[in-house]
Amino acid sequence: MLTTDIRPAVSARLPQKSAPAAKTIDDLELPDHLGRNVAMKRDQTVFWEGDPANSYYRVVSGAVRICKLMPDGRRQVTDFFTSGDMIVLDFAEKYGVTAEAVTDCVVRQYPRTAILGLLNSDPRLSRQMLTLACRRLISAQHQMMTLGRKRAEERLATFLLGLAERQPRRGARIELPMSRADIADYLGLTVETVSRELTKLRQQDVITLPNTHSVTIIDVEALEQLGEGVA
Amino acid sequence: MLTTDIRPAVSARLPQKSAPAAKTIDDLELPDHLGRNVAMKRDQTVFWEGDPANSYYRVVSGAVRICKLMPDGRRQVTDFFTSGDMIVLDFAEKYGVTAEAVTDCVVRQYPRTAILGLLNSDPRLSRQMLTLACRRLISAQHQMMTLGRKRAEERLATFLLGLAERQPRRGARIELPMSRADIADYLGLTVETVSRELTKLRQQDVITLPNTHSVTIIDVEALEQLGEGVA
DNA sequence: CGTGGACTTGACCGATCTCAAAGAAAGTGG
DNA sequence: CCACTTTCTTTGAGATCGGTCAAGTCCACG
Repeated sequence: MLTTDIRPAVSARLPQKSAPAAKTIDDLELPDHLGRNVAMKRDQTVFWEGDPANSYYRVVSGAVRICKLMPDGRRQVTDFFTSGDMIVLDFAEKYGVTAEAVTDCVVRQYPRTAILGLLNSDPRLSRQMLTLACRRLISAQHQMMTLGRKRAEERLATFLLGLAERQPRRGARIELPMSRADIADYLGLTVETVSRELTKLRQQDVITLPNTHSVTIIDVEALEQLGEGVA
Repeated sequence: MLTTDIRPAVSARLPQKSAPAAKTIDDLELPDHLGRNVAMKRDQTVFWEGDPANSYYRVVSGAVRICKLMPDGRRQVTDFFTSGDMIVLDFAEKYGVTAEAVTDCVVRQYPRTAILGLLNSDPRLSRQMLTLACRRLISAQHQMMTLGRKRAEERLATFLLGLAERQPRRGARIELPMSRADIADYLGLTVETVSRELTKLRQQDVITLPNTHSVTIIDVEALEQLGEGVA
């Protein structure tokens, strides 16, 4: 990690081998008065692909999904953001992706002009955001591997491990704020396949499904072997 | 585009609708004396995933592929870089991906310490690299859509259009420096499928294949409709 | 409670993969 | 420079994983 890296304590606690970049920039100097909180209802759109990029957002509570759409309705979810995560994706004039509320949530909205001003006045901010953007790039490469080369079962294993790594404690119940359709569109599968593979993992005693929106991991090793393709 | 954006003339020349971020940072202030040229033979590794990230690279001539590997040998090529492209992917201590020469090529190598020093001393550099990294992020989202939701034929169409956009002139012959295996690993397909789909596009008079490593696009509209999923 | 959307499960289908082999291109050594 | 070898590419036939279509089932919410 670089000297200007953020939240080193948290990062150090994460498993080393596939360290999933923390997405927050909590320590970033974004003066509080620049932003304002906006409450979003479930499925409400934060911004649309193609709209002028007038604001930048950080998730305060709840979860937000980033997605792209094809004319015929096919959807690819490219990322999920939760509390603390800054939605740093683009500094072009227009949003390149769409952001939607997965659950009722609150986002903090910063005017583009304020962020750009800050970037010019505070060199550290550019540097920190560069680090953040590069982490996202690495995590995007992971996701490309998942989408391009892993089988359905492996994609689910990878997905669940990714969620587990963001959790405070191992073995804890993982909450899935998103629907099966969201998971399917994130993993390049259908809802039916997601459902079937979760059932299969449950039957193999790798996970339990206390309810539709919770998972507990019983056999981390099994999941890791699946996720890494160690057949 | 931002005011500090680079090569506006070139960017403006590109088609607007799916403007593929230029990857070069030719105007970036990377003092020439900091780097040294290194010649690479075909398939030689520029750097390995997991190695200490001691250097950063820009492609001087030839082509470089970025890839990730799974323990059982499955490979995902996440990007191709050609002359002028800076390999900005990561500012972590270790490389998160592997870079290999697609063809015999020359890369310019910059010591990590020099780049980091420059980032601290020149705020503009961080800002420009942030813009660059964000462009790469957007292009990564495109690729995730391709890998997660497009059918084989559509992936090929998207790939060929992407190459065409980097070419100087429409209608010109496109050179494919990479093998069918590279293309397959980039698109999440097998070599056989790549070969079959290229043949199909040729039979439909959408493209011609003057030789194995060249393509000419005859019917751009057909290719665009395929690539965008306008069935 | 009752209702509608979300989730699961089953049967079948088809796009892509696997395996196999022939043909073309590129590298190698005499 | 040519003959040989090796690798890459194309094409074919059959297998398979995940998708599609179609019911059921389960909750969440009114």
